[in-house]
Amino acid sequence: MEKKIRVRFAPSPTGGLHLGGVRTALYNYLFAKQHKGGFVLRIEDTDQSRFVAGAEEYIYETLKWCGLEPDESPLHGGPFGPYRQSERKKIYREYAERLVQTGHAYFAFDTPDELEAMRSTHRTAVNPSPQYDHQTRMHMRNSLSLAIGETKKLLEAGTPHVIRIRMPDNETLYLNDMIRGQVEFNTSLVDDKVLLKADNMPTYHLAVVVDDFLMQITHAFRGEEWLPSAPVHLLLWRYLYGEEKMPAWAHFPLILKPDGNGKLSKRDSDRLGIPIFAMDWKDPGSGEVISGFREKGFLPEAFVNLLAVLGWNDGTEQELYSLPELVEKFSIERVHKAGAKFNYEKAKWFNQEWIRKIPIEELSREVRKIYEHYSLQIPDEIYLRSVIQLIRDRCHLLPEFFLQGKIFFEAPLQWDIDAIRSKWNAAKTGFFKDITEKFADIAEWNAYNLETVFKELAISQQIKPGELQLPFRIMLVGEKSGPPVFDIAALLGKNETTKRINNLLTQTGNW
RNA sequence: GCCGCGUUGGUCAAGGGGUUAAGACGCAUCCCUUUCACGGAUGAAUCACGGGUUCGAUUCCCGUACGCGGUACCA
Repeated sequence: MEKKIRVRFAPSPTGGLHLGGVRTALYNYLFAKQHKGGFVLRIEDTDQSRFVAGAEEYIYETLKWCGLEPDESPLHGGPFGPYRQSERKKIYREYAERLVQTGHAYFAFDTPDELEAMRSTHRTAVNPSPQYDHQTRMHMRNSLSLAIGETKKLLEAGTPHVIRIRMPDNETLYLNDMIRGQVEFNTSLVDDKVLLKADNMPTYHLAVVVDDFLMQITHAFRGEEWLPSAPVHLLLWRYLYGEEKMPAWAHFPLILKPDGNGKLSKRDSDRLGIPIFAMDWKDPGSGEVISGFREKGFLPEAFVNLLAVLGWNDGTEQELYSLPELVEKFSIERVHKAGAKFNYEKAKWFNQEWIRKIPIEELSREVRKIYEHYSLQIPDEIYLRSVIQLIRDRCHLLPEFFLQGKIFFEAPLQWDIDAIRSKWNAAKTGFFKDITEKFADIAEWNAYNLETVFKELAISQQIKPGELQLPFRIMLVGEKSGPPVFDIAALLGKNETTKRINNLLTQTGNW
């Protein structure tokens, strides 16, 4: 029987989850689902001092909004729990000590000051960041440089210490990456990374390996920023469980800021006024809010879609994919190697497409929420849907349904008089007085009949119909833009249309 | 500095020894519409550079440049 595919997403709850993180979750989810495997959410709270309250729930909500609900998670449990690294603390020390016993790791007693002293004395123009490695470790205070008795004494005295991996000297390691192929590393160039911290918490390096093993993870996918530490993970697998048990790796490209270069970061959100999180994130400490796509008026379908194709495509011209379609068509081999700049204009285009694509019932639910938020009185669902149908093609973002649709629920309170004043005359006043009477006689109130009656009257009064359309629009909407004016009147109904004409007519004397 | 990963229009990108080098976003012009959008049409704009290999490189190889990432008791 084939081994069941299990993919894990392991974010750290240090505040929010930006685009790159959500995309990693998405790709993980897609791969898991297309292989009928499990999608596991594990929380990397290996550094509790950086843990931000509410961040874990936020991550879960984000996944849920995107439709990427995990099969196992800290909130819902699962057969391999606990799924929070801080709750697995006991497990790690044992593995770290096993590594010490087999000679692949060692105790290090250096204080932060001593570490800093080492770095500053070795720092040169040629080597700006000296490492704790095969060249320096024998000059430090650790179980390799100290006499056995001395180490034992320090340990028994409860001296604070960490456990570091002992990187082998000058060995070439080959890592097979599903999207990059074989990547080569020389072990001499990698430092002796801390595996277990003085507070007994593991670092990410130890935690991923141990948890991936214990949770039977078969595929380990993460951002490209992890590639340089991959040799540490590879070695840990070799020493602890055997390389043949190691999951398959893939390192996803970074999502870059829209302008300039570099990794997209929280700062870019403020600086450029664009969302970079799925949902608004309010930092409980600073109170700072980072804006999210949901609150900006994006549909989750659009958000997932735009994220999926930022770094992947299926080789066809298709750009619009639903989540089930992505599960079907996604392939990790076609994920790009190079980072992609995020483009907000294109993101909005995706949303516009999805606003046109989703069923009216779903769209109506979203729009209703917005209208209720602005206390718009919605007479009935049929009317709501008619309004949506009329304006959906012109909306990129959900809040535009309010801007463009509110006049169907509330008469305009002010009018763009400047647009019509200069060309206004008594003949036009006369026309609009007459048109209300003509409208009264229309049996079937629809855009076509309205337009016919309107134009016939205009011609009989020797006014160009075109000159009357703008004033008519101003009466109905208050401004120059919007859907075709007769469609608006048709939807508004006879009474409301007549009322709005009269509203403005009573004002013409004041111009 | 060192190590790793990258590099096709402004952006996302297809392609992968011989192509008029797709498509999308954005931009421009025109059409539709006496509004604004939507839609349609057209257009400007790309293989980082230098060497190889080859009859022929955007495509393969090697350099260089540039960018990014890493170089923490952060993830």
